[in-house]
Amino acid sequence: MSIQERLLLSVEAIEEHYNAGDYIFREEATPQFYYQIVSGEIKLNSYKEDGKEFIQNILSDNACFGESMLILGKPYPVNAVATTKSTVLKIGRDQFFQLLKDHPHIFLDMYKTLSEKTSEKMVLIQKITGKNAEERLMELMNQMKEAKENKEKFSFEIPHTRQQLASLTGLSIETAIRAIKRMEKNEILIIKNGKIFY
DNA sequence: TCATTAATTCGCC
DNA sequence: GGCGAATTAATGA
Repeated sequence: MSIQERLLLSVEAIEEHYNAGDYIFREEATPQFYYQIVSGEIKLNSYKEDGKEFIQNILSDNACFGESMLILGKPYPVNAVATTKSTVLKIGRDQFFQLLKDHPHIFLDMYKTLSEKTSEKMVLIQKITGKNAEERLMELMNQMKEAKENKEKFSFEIPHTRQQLASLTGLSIETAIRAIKRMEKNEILIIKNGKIFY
């Protein structure tokens, strides 16, 4: 879900451009804007005590991010980092609340997607903890595929690097790669010139 | 196309 | 299971 671009522009949305690796906001910062992706890919991450990256979520076109913290008015618990060249629209806090007030359907949509995201995360965390590498990756891929129409086996190309998959499941890269290879052997997925199909 | 950098894989502990 | 080195892929000049 997303707010229509024309609505965002009608309240003086600012268009911003980022390169891969650029921060859009940082952990601990106070939320000031509602952000929506026009194009590109954004990840929400944080770093564990050992310095290992944990990716909370990877978002692409039309997704919004950081909205729950904006509504709450609490500091961000994660960083937002562009992983590719990206274009983002943002509107200020006041404009955002005004939009919600003026357009109840936007409020409902927002509420619904927020609930979906929250529920997804809760389910994933519950399914991932205590499981071995292969099961974790399978749960993650199941969830990503749920959003797709085509449910056929091997029809879904995983749009992430192995590193990203590892950081999304709390595995190390090597463990993720080894697990992925075993999964290929067990015909849970196939690998076609490096790309994973599930 | 070549050079640089990032991602992946492999051998070893 | 993770480190460092070797290989390969992606990116940019």
